[in-house]
Amino acid sequence: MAAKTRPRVLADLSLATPTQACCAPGAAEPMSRENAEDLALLLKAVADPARLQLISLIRSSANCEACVCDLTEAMGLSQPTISHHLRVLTSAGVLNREQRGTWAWFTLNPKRLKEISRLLI
Amino acid sequence: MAAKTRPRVLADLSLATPTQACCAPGAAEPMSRENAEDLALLLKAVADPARLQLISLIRSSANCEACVCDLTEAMGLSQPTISHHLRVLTSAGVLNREQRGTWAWFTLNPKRLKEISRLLI
DNA sequence: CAAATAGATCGATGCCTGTCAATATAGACA
DNA sequence: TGTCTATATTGACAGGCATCGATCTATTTG
Repeated sequence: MAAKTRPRVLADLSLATPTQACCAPGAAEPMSRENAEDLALLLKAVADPARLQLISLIRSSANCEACVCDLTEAMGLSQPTISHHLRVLTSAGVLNREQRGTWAWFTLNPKRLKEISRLLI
Repeated sequence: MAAKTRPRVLADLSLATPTQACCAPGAAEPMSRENAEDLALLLKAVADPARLQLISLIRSSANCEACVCDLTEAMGLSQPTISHHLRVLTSAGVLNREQRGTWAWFTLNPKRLKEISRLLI
Protein backbone atom coordinates (compact mmCIF):
# COMPACT_ATOMS: atom_id res chain seq x y z
CA MET A 1 0.00 0.00 0.00
CA ALA A 2 2.57 2.55 1.03
CA ALA A 3 4.95 4.02 -1.50
CA LYS A 4 8.46 2.72 -1.23
CA THR A 5 10.48 5.72 -2.32
CA ARG A 6 8.40 8.69 -1.26
CA PRO A 7 5.01 9.29 0.32
CA ARG A 8 2.13 8.97 -2.08
CA VAL A 9 0.39 12.21 -2.91
CA LEU A 10 -2.85 12.78 -4.68
CA ALA A 11 -1.10 14.22 -7.71
CA ASP A 12 0.41 10.82 -8.39
CA LEU A 13 -2.97 9.23 -8.76
CA SER A 14 -4.53 11.25 -11.53
CA LEU A 15 -5.92 9.27 -14.39
CA ALA A 16 -4.65 11.89 -16.78
CA THR A 17 -1.00 11.95 -17.66
CA PRO A 18 0.97 15.10 -16.85
CA THR A 19 0.82 16.13 -20.48
CA GLN A 20 -2.86 15.17 -20.71
CA ALA A 21 -1.66 12.89 -23.48
CA CYS A 22 -4.20 11.25 -25.69
CA CYS A 23 -2.95 9.77 -28.90
CA ALA A 24 0.25 11.71 -28.34
CA PRO A 25 3.26 10.58 -30.36
CA GLY A 26 5.40 9.60 -27.40
CA ALA A 27 2.40 8.26 -25.56
CA ALA A 28 2.63 8.54 -21.79
CA GLU A 29 2.91 5.42 -19.71
CA PRO A 30 -0.20 3.92 -18.12
CA MET A 31 -1.06 4.06 -14.42
CA SER A 32 0.54 1.45 -12.20
CA ARG A 33 -1.56 -1.12 -10.40
CA GLU A 34 -0.50 0.38 -7.09
CA ASN A 35 -1.63 3.87 -8.03
CA ALA A 36 -4.84 2.47 -9.48
CA GLU A 37 -5.61 0.75 -6.19
CA ASP A 38 -5.03 3.93 -4.23
CA LEU A 39 -7.23 5.97 -6.52
CA ALA A 40 -9.93 3.28 -6.51
CA LEU A 41 -9.90 3.37 -2.71
CA LEU A 42 -10.59 7.09 -2.77
CA LEU A 43 -13.34 6.79 -5.34
CA LYS A 44 -14.97 3.88 -3.53
CA ALA A 45 -15.33 6.13 -0.50
CA VAL A 46 -17.78 8.33 -2.38
CA ALA A 47 -19.24 5.65 -4.67
CA ASP A 48 -21.98 4.69 -2.24
CA PRO A 49 -25.53 6.02 -2.16
CA ALA A 50 -25.69 6.40 1.61
CA ARG A 51 -22.39 8.25 1.73
CA LEU A 52 -23.38 10.53 -1.13
CA GLN A 53 -26.56 11.37 0.73
CA LEU A 54 -24.59 12.07 3.89
CA ILE A 55 -22.36 14.51 2.03
CA SER A 56 -25.40 16.15 0.53
CA LEU A 57 -27.15 16.31 3.89
CA ILE A 58 -24.21 17.99 5.58
CA ARG A 59 -23.88 20.44 2.72
CA SER A 60 -27.50 21.46 3.06
CA SER A 61 -27.40 21.72 6.85
CA ALA A 62 -27.14 24.94 8.79
CA ASN A 63 -23.51 26.02 9.05
CA CYS A 64 -22.67 23.10 6.78
CA GLU A 65 -22.29 20.84 9.78
CA ALA A 66 -24.27 18.01 11.30
CA CYS A 67 -24.01 15.58 14.18
CA VAL A 68 -24.53 11.84 14.03
CA CYS A 69 -27.95 11.86 15.62
CA ASP A 70 -29.34 14.34 13.09
CA LEU A 71 -27.91 12.35 10.19
CA THR A 72 -29.18 9.07 11.60
CA GLU A 73 -32.68 10.44 11.86
CA ALA A 74 -32.61 11.94 8.37
CA MET A 75 -31.20 8.83 6.70
CA GLY A 76 -33.44 6.17 8.18
CA LEU A 77 -30.51 3.85 8.77
CA SER A 78 -29.25 2.50 12.07
CA GLN A 79 -26.85 4.59 14.13
CA PRO A 80 -23.95 2.13 13.78
CA THR A 81 -24.37 2.16 10.02
CA ILE A 82 -24.24 5.94 9.88
CA SER A 83 -21.23 5.92 12.18
CA HIS A 84 -19.55 3.47 9.82
CA HIS A 85 -20.17 5.58 6.73
CA LEU A 86 -18.97 8.71 8.48
CA ARG A 87 -15.77 6.96 9.41
CA VAL A 88 -15.16 5.91 5.81
CA LEU A 89 -15.69 9.46 4.56
CA THR A 90 -13.53 10.91 7.29
CA SER A 91 -10.73 8.46 6.53
CA ALA A 92 -10.90 9.50 2.90
CA GLY A 93 -10.51 13.12 3.96
CA VAL A 94 -13.90 14.10 2.62
CA LEU A 95 -15.30 14.95 6.06
CA ASN A 96 -13.81 16.58 9.13
CA ARG A 97 -14.80 15.38 12.57
CA GLU A 98 -14.95 17.63 15.58
CA GLN A 99 -15.91 16.47 19.04
CA ARG A 100 -18.00 18.86 21.15
CA GLY A 101 -18.87 17.32 24.44
CA THR A 102 -20.81 14.19 23.73
CA TRP A 103 -21.59 15.20 20.19
CA ALA A 104 -19.49 14.55 17.11
CA TRP A 105 -19.90 17.22 14.46
CA PHE A 106 -19.04 16.59 10.86
CA THR A 107 -18.21 19.21 8.26
CA LEU A 108 -17.32 18.99 4.60
CA ASN A 109 -13.84 19.25 3.16
CA PRO A 110 -14.70 20.81 -0.22
CA LYS A 111 -11.07 20.96 -1.28
CA ARG A 112 -10.72 17.24 -0.89
CA LEU A 113 -13.86 16.60 -2.93
CA LYS A 114 -12.52 18.87 -5.64
CA GLU A 115 -9.22 17.02 -5.58
CA ILE A 116 -10.90 13.65 -5.98
CA SER A 117 -13.00 15.07 -8.75
CA ARG A 118 -9.93 16.32 -10.60
CA LEU A 119 -8.27 12.91 -10.45
CA LEU A 120 -10.86 11.56 -12.83
CA ILE A 121 -10.27 14.00 -15.64
CA MET B 1 -34.28 2.69 -11.33
CA ALA B 2 -35.99 4.64 -14.07
CA ALA B 3 -37.38 8.05 -13.44
CA LYS B 4 -41.12 8.20 -13.27
CA THR B 5 -41.87 11.62 -14.62
CA ARG B 6 -39.00 12.33 -17.00
CA PRO B 7 -35.79 10.66 -18.05
CA ARG B 8 -32.97 11.02 -15.58
CA VAL B 9 -30.15 13.22 -16.78
CA LEU B 10 -26.70 13.64 -15.36
CA ALA B 11 -27.44 17.19 -14.26
CA ASP B 12 -29.93 15.84 -11.75
CA LEU B 13 -27.30 13.81 -10.02
CA SER B 14 -24.78 16.42 -9.03
CA LEU B 15 -23.78 16.44 -5.42
CA ALA B 16 -23.69 20.21 -5.51
CA THR B 17 -26.92 22.11 -5.37
CA PRO B 18 -27.79 24.37 -8.27
CA THR B 19 -26.77 27.36 -6.22
CA GLN B 20 -23.66 25.59 -4.93
CA ALA B 21 -25.17 26.29 -1.54
CA CYS B 22 -23.09 25.68 1.52
CA CYS B 23 -24.35 27.18 4.72
CA ALA B 24 -26.71 29.24 2.61
CA PRO B 25 -29.60 30.86 4.45
CA GLY B 26 -32.35 29.05 2.58
CA ALA B 27 -30.29 25.92 2.47
CA ALA B 28 -30.92 23.75 -0.57
CA GLU B 29 -32.58 20.39 -0.13
CA PRO B 30 -30.43 17.26 0.04
CA MET B 31 -30.09 14.65 -2.69
CA SER B 32 -32.81 12.02 -2.89
CA ARG B 33 -32.01 8.37 -2.28
CA GLU B 34 -32.89 7.60 -5.89
CA ASN B 35 -30.48 10.18 -7.29
CA ALA B 36 -27.82 9.06 -4.84
CA GLU B 37 -28.16 5.48 -6.10
CA ASP B 38 -27.84 6.57 -9.71
CA LEU B 39 -24.79 8.69 -9.01
CA ALA B 40 -23.22 5.91 -6.93
CA LEU B 41 -23.74 3.52 -9.84
CA LEU B 42 -21.79 5.84 -12.12
CA LEU B 43 -19.00 6.33 -9.62
CA LYS B 44 -18.76 2.62 -8.89
CA ALA B 45 -18.04 2.05 -12.56
CA VAL B 46 -14.74 3.90 -12.24
CA ALA B 47 -14.03 3.06 -8.59
CA ASP B 48 -12.16 -0.13 -9.41
CA PRO B 49 -8.41 -0.52 -9.85
CA ALA B 50 -8.63 -2.75 -12.90
CA ARG B 51 -11.05 -0.42 -14.64
CA LEU B 52 -8.94 2.63 -13.83
CA GLN B 53 -5.96 0.87 -15.34
CA LEU B 54 -7.96 -0.01 -18.43
CA ILE B 55 -8.91 3.62 -18.93
CA SER B 56 -5.31 4.63 -18.45
CA LEU B 57 -4.09 1.94 -20.84
CA ILE B 58 -6.43 3.02 -23.59
CA ARG B 59 -5.49 6.65 -23.09
CA SER B 60 -1.81 5.84 -23.50
CA SER B 61 -2.33 3.60 -26.52
CA ALA B 62 -1.68 4.60 -30.08
CA ASN B 63 -4.70 6.45 -31.49
CA CYS B 64 -6.20 6.24 -28.00
CA GLU B 65 -7.77 2.91 -28.84
CA ALA B 66 -7.14 -0.70 -27.87
CA CYS B 67 -8.62 -4.13 -28.50
CA VAL B 68 -9.45 -6.73 -25.87
CA CYS B 69 -6.48 -8.94 -26.61
CA ASP B 70 -3.99 -6.13 -26.12
CA LEU B 71 -5.62 -5.08 -22.88
CA THR B 72 -5.79 -8.65 -21.62
CA GLU B 73 -2.10 -9.13 -22.20
CA ALA B 74 -1.19 -5.82 -20.60
CA MET B 75 -3.35 -6.34 -17.53
CA GLY B 76 -2.42 -9.87 -16.60
CA LEU B 77 -6.03 -10.80 -15.93
CA SER B 78 -8.13 -13.41 -17.69
CA GLN B 79 -9.89 -12.50 -20.92
CA PRO B 80 -13.40 -12.94 -19.44
CA THR B 81 -12.48 -10.59 -16.61
CA ILE B 82 -11.25 -7.92 -19.00
CA SER B 83 -14.36 -8.37 -21.11
CA HIS B 84 -16.46 -7.89 -18.00
CA HIS B 85 -14.73 -4.67 -16.98
CA LEU B 86 -14.97 -3.27 -20.48
CA ARG B 87 -18.67 -3.94 -20.47
CA VAL B 88 -19.12 -2.09 -17.18
CA LEU B 89 -17.20 0.91 -18.47
CA THR B 90 -19.07 0.90 -21.76
CA SER B 91 -22.42 0.72 -19.98
CA ALA B 92 -21.40 3.71 -17.90
CA GLY B 93 -20.62 5.61 -21.08
CA VAL B 94 -16.96 5.95 -20.28
CA LEU B 95 -15.84 3.79 -23.21
CA ASN B 96 -17.05 3.43 -26.77
CA ARG B 97 -17.02 0.03 -28.43
CA GLU B 98 -16.48 -0.45 -32.13
CA GLN B 99 -16.43 -3.81 -33.84
CA ARG B 100 -13.95 -4.28 -36.69
CA GLY B 101 -14.09 -7.77 -38.03
CA THR B 102 -13.27 -10.11 -35.22
CA TRP B 103 -11.76 -7.40 -33.08
CA ALA B 104 -13.54 -5.12 -30.66
CA TRP B 105 -11.87 -1.73 -30.33
CA PHE B 106 -12.43 0.48 -27.35
CA THR B 107 -11.93 4.23 -27.21
CA LEU B 108 -12.33 6.76 -24.44
CA ASN B 109 -15.27 9.10 -24.00
CA PRO B 110 -13.48 12.02 -22.34
CA LYS B 111 -16.64 14.10 -22.16
CA ARG B 112 -18.33 11.45 -20.08
CA LEU B 113 -15.38 11.23 -17.71
CA LYS B 114 -15.46 14.99 -17.31
CA GLU B 115 -19.18 14.86 -16.63
CA ILE B 116 -18.76 12.24 -13.94
CA SER B 117 -15.94 14.25 -12.47
CA ARG B 118 -18.09 17.37 -12.29
CA LEU B 119 -20.86 15.57 -10.43
CA LEU B 120 -18.62 15.31 -7.41
CA ILE B 121 -17.91 18.98 -6.99
C1' DC C 1 -16.25 -26.77 -45.10
C1' DA C 2 -12.71 -26.99 -41.36
C1' DA C 3 -9.54 -24.84 -38.35
C1' DA C 4 -8.09 -20.96 -35.86
C1' DT C 5 -8.74 -16.79 -33.46
C1' DA C 6 -11.32 -12.83 -30.93
C1' DG C 7 -14.57 -11.91 -27.90
C1' DA C 8 -18.83 -12.74 -25.06
C1' DT C 9 -21.46 -15.50 -21.86
C1' DC C 10 -22.20 -18.80 -18.07
C1' DG C 11 -21.57 -20.86 -13.53
C1' DA C 12 -18.98 -21.21 -9.56
C1' DT C 13 -16.13 -19.38 -5.90
C1' DG C 14 -14.30 -16.47 -2.51
C1' DC C 15 -13.73 -11.98 -0.77
C1' DC C 16 -15.59 -7.47 0.27
C1' DT C 17 -18.93 -4.58 2.40
C1' DG C 18 -23.41 -2.56 3.86
C1' DT C 19 -26.40 -3.46 7.42
C1' DC C 20 -28.11 -4.49 12.01
C1' DA C 21 -28.47 -5.89 17.09
C1' DA C 22 -25.88 -5.95 21.04
C1' DT C 23 -22.48 -4.01 23.66
C1' DA C 24 -18.84 -0.81 25.04
C1' DT C 25 -17.14 3.85 25.90
C1' DA C 26 -17.31 8.35 27.33
C1' DG C 27 -19.11 12.74 28.54
C1' DA C 28 -22.95 15.48 30.97
C1' DC C 29 -25.41 16.01 34.91
C1' DA C 30 -27.99 15.08 39.18
C1' DT D 1 -21.32 7.76 42.29
C1' DG D 2 -24.97 6.62 39.32
C1' DT D 3 -27.88 7.60 35.36
C1' DC D 4 -28.69 9.22 30.91
C1' DT D 5 -27.36 10.29 26.32
C1' DA D 6 -24.32 10.35 22.12
C1' DT D 7 -21.23 7.81 19.61
C1' DA D 8 -18.06 3.97 18.58
C1' DT D 9 -17.02 -0.88 18.33
C1' DT D 10 -17.93 -5.75 17.74
C1' DG D 11 -19.82 -9.83 15.62
C1' DA D 12 -22.80 -11.80 12.44
C1' DC D 13 -25.17 -12.12 8.23
C1' DA D 14 -26.52 -11.41 3.45
C1' DG D 15 -25.93 -9.57 -0.94
C1' DG D 16 -22.67 -7.81 -4.28
C1' DC D 17 -18.81 -8.33 -7.14
C1' DA D 18 -14.11 -9.46 -9.05
C1' DT D 19 -12.18 -13.36 -10.78
C1' DC D 20 -11.59 -17.68 -13.21
C1' DG D 21 -12.32 -21.98 -16.21
C1' DA D 22 -15.26 -23.74 -19.51
C1' DT D 23 -18.02 -22.96 -23.23
C1' DC D 24 -20.35 -20.53 -26.92
C1' DT D 25 -20.54 -17.37 -31.06
C1' DA D 26 -18.79 -15.21 -34.91
C1' DT D 27 -15.32 -13.94 -38.15
C1' DT D 28 -11.31 -14.81 -40.75
C1' DT D 29 -8.55 -17.86 -43.41
C1' DG D 30 -6.83 -22.05 -45.48
